[in-house]
Amino acid sequence: MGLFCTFQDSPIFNYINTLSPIKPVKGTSEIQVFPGLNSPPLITTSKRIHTPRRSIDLKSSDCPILFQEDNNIACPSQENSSLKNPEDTLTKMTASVNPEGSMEAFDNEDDNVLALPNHAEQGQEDHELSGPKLVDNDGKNKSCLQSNICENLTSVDQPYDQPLVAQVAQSQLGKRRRLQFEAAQDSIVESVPCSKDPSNTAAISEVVESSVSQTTRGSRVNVSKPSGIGLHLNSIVNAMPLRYLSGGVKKLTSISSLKQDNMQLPSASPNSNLVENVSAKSEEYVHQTPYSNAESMKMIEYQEKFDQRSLNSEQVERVEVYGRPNPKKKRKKTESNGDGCKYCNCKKTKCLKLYCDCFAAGIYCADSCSCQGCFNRPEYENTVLETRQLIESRDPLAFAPKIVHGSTKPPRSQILDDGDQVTPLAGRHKRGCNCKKSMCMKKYCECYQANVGCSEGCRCEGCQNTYGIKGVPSMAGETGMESVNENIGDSFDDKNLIEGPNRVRSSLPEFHKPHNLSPQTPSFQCSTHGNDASEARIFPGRYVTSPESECPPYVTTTPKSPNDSVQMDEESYANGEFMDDFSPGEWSSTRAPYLPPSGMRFSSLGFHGSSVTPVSLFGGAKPFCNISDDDTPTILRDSSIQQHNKVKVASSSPNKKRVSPPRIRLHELGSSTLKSGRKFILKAVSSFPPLTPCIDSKQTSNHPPPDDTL
DNA sequence: GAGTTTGAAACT
DNA sequence: CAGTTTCAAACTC
Repeated sequence: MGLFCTFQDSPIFNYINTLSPIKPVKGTSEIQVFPGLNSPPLITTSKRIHTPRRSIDLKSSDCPILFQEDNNIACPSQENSSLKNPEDTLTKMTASVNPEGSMEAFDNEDDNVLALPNHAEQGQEDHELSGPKLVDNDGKNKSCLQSNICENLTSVDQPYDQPLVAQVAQSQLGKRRRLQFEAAQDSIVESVPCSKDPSNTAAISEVVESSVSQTTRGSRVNVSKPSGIGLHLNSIVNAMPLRYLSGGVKKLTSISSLKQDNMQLPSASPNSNLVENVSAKSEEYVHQTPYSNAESMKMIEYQEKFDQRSLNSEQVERVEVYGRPNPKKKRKKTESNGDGCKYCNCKKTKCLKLYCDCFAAGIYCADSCSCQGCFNRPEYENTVLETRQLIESRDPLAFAPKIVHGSTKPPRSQILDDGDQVTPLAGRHKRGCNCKKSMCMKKYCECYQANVGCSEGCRCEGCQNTYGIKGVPSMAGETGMESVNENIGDSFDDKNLIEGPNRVRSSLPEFHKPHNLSPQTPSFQCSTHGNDASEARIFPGRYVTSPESECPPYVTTTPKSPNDSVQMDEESYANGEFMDDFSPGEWSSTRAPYLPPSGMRFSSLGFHGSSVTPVSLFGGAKPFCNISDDDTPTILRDSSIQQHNKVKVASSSPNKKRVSPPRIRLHELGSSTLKSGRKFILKAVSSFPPLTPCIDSKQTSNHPPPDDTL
């Protein structure tokens, strides 16, 4: 770790980065997974720190920290106040300490004074130094933590400025994001009392109950928050869990945001009542949030609605200013951006339904998402998992990639109307589209969007899919799964799949973006999985095929009953017959984080050699992938058997096409390298999209409980 | 940026 | 399973 830290953060390393065509492997720290129920709690005992630049005073409830445009931190009360208990804080820190006390370690033993930067301001964060998110729940990202620490150490003398090294790194790497924010977030998670900490919870509950009761009476409630400024109303409209607001916790928002909206600090706002009210409301989430079950979430929702009614539109509007960026203003194209990530803009679903691309892709929403009331965040891990369970209980393949691998033969390119030459991806939509008006020629059509032709399974009308019309041999030379099946067996052996669709030009925008291309040094990136994926990005798109799709993000679920049909489907899925949700080249960095570092393999996925696997977590009554003590997924060991059995079963897709497992022996994948030299560790283990953030998970919780916990 | 269209997802 | 509603992305102006 120390070596990593030293090397990774050293100026030399950064300099090398500028010289090397090899993209630095993204750290795992930025990845946030949905740990299995059995996985180590997101809340870890490891102490997190964050840089001074983004210092967040968890102790001082009187110190709302506001981020200014120059990345400095304004802490009105910090100037003349000290930490409540600096010694205590310092003793718990694992690394550098800002001499001025502006940097602190998070302490889950401490009170719930939490402060969060407004993570929603993507624009702001672009020029923030940020780095690997310290997410891991098993310590796999400690290297990132160390990196962070090292970074911090370099900036001791400039607590409010970006560390020199970091600045260099930023300029060179460009995309390091929110190291501090993420650290803070994680720390918050750590700090937030939860059901796992009955004492804390009880204490908080007491406050909460009091607050709520007062609130419901319509009276103002002072929920032990600082009277000062900086209390952000992020949670007001979105009813963010108050754990981030209570007790002086302030969700930070950018000054720029305030300026932009000509807003005053809440404390100065005539709506202080609102602030308090909201705070009180939010407080009730302190002990419920991510750890609450669907029922409690309903209750929260109820309360939220109740409170919401007390806010007039003006207030709400005002509140929104303080909260997450106005989606109308900040809405980003859902299509992947330069980061290869999608952004969702969910407003009503809390990002807990398949409507949400992020959720559907199995990733946490990113800060850059413009969603409202998002629950698809690490803080709500349990909620997310429960939701997934519910959805998967209805459709075990709900989270399976929508595009099924097709031919391994390079499809024929085609010249589009605009003169662009595109090559359709080999495969078909799992369920097929149902287009009526778009003639499958617009991105409304999932097939078209996925760059695949329509298949017999589609129920589209007037199909004119550029990549293949239903019932007509596609450009890829095949239409249905029958033809696909003929090639599936070759999938793993086919270099095309291994090397990725880069071999052919895809019309998908992501494919044209260098960052989405397969890394030049896939083996390097793959081999570093779990070690340095701090900047990992997940391409949440559900349609993009990926050569690395054989490396499923996490273990798939299984049907509640040993339904052969589904089982087989999942097997196929796990075997890589499905295209995954990630863009080519992304997995090495984005998947890697899901591949626990050696020695901790599966830990991040909640395997831990336990009988309880993420599979069961996700609703599967019958674990699809049992992890034995040797950390070898059952699927890997049984794969050969499966290969031989090659049972033909109907897919759950409307196509009812039969899917045969690939010939390749999965254990070969799971243990070593393939032709390409890549490590394919665990590639066949999980079938479902990783529950990781596209970029960084959203920072603070700012959201009401999911409407319908599905 | 606002409004409309579209089709998947969710619901009944 | 079909019809309807809801939703968010895609699209248009």
